[in-house]
Amino acid sequence: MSRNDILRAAAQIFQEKGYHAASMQDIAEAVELKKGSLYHHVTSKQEILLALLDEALDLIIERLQAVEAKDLSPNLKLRQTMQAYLSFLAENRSLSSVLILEHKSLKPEFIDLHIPRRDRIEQIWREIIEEGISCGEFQSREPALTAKALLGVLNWAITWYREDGALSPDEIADHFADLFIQGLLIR
Amino acid sequence: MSRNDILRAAAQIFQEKGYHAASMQDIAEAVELKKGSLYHHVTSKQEILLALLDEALDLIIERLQAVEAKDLSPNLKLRQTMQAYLSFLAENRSLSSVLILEHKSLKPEFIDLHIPRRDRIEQIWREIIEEGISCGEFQSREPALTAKALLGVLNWAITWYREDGALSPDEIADHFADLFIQGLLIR
DNA sequence: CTTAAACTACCAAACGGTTGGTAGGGAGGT
DNA sequence: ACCTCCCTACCAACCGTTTGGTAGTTTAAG
Repeated sequence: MSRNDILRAAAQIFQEKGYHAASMQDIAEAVELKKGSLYHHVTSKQEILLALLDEALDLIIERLQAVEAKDLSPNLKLRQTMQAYLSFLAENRSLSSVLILEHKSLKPEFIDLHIPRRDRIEQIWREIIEEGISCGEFQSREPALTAKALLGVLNWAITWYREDGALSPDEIADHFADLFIQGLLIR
Repeated sequence: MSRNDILRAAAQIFQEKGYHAASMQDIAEAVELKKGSLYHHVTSKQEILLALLDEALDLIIERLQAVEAKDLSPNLKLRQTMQAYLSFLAENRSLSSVLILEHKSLKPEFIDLHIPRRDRIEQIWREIIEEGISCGEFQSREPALTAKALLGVLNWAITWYREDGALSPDEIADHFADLFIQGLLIR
């Protein structure tokens, strides 16, 4: 039994029940330990949450920056970033759910450590859009708002995506990319 | 003190802390009662949640259908529906937050009462898009997915919208409508 | 013999929920 | 005017359970 096993189990339980509805007892049972034994590996429930949030942020920012660094047309870069983001959510469901839905459960004293790095994600989306604008390929009067729209569509997917659905994450991302790039209007 | 006062207070506390982190004690203090007295007006915490979800659904479906019934071009109908939805979120923040973020806390025995009516909302968006397609005004290979995209953008707004922000709900909805209808690409 | 990791047993606090009771204000009869 | 009855609204006290967390002990491997 390792600390990592506990974090993995916690992520899944936080995803299923939400942070506050999940008990240390639940987590202990999932890793086949007694509740008290958890505290040998972990100092508190809050620490588990913070560790999960940090891990999720690290992984996701790394993936986004990998795409951002490529030399692609704005159109393609946006598309590939959306694919990278969505496939991350699909491959790391529970971790992503915690990042997206449970970060509000961080106690105030930990929040300030987390929010700035969280904002970095939104910033990356904004940069991609602004790059597209300055290339003369995109139009948007409020890139910050457009970034929020992108994040909304993708983050919301965590609430409805099923592994056994008809479409793969890449196909879903492609459809969303078409939608954002071309719009609904027939041209 | 009325049952409605209790529901209003509960909605606000559920919004701030989430359902499971909120205690009946919290709610009682907000309406200046003792915890036990709440049970004179309400039978359980779950019942409060269910009542809030039902109320929110009623109000929001009513608003959406009012716009849907109008005789508008697909373009305008989509835009006005987005405005109606977003302005509802802004005018009923706590109620909307509960509807969007806390419905997972409904116990299984209540869920079946709620989910079907919840799906009605998604259906309305899909109808609007499909109407636009059959009019030859919109294009979309997966209207169901497009509906989820719309819902995602709008629902996600509940997580970042601030009353003192630079843009009004109508302006935000307008920007989102432009984005969905015209796309990012310069034409 | 040491050490990490697991266990048992426990704690104070908080939880959702229930109970029995009471203050106070009408309503209605006389 | 007075008394009785009932009802709404509220409260203090408590129930059993669960919570996050701690302390001390045993186990097992190196």
